[in-house]
Amino acid sequence: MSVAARKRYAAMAAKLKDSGLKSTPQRLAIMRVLAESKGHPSVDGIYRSLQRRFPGISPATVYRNIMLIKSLGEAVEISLAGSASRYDGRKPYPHPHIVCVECGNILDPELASLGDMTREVTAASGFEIKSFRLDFFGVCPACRKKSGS
Amino acid sequence: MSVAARKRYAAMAAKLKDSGLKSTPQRLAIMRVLAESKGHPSVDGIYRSLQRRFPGISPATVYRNIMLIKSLGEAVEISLAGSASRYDGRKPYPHPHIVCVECGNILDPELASLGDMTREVTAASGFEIKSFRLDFFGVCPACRKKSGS
DNA sequence: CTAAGTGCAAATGATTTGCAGGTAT
DNA sequence: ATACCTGCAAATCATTTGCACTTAG
Repeated sequence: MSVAARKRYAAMAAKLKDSGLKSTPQRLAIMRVLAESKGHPSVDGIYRSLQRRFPGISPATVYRNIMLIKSLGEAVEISLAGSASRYDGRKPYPHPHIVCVECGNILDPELASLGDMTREVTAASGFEIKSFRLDFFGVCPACRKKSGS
Repeated sequence: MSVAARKRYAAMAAKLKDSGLKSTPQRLAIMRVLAESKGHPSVDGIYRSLQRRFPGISPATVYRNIMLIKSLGEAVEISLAGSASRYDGRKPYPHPHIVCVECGNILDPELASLGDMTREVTAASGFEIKSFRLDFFGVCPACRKKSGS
């Protein structure tokens, strides 16, 4: 586990303890997976990656805990049309994504000029903006080579 | 039906005819609903709004035709976490939305500085960007009054 | 001890699909 | 005529929930 992952995990575990809810092994393990996943795992992916250490773990437990972790503000959901949601526990705040429609990989681009946009929207609409989602869909360099896009 | 809606409907119907597929009454009626809906209807909403004129229509038919219309490039899907997708047939190209998390209303804000962002992402990632989605979530002015946000 | 959490299985809700007729071209 | 469409019902898939048992605090 990298330094950054360890730090993220510690932050999540601390937030959990502060909340007064229980620090079960399963819950902490799910946090660990979220903290160290470089990709953006799905519930099913997390579930499968935990079966080794928790042979009897159920998908429902993963779902319930993902929901909890989200509500603690320690992970964000990337909901995709037609397929299972993916989760990001490393940057638990809204940020843009680039999704490869061929292989399903998701990257986090650095993007300036985004806070401005939120302010622009608030001013134009009168909404109280709580969050946003900005996702680009396309074909990643590797897949472009394979299938000659 | 407004002038704009009539025009949109004509464009959709023309694209359909060009495709060589059949212009069934149900299909055309779904296009009409998409062309004239100021809101962003769901499949179920379209289904219910057509039951008057087509008493036996099935949700499957609406789904199949929405898929077709999307693939013709004449509507875009707004996929929401946890609830049914909504569709926009008036602006059939990617554009930002503002979703009220209280009442479910969806608005289309005018937003400058968006094409720039796509170019920035393309340059930074090497992806071939096909489309994007930019959605803001918040509470609309009306709901803010009601529930004292 | 006891509220919270877990695993399992059944329920839900959106969407998709197989099939046996209909209908636009 | 015939390939495409429709309606219906059953099937999928992701996600949620009820319940009896277990466990962290």
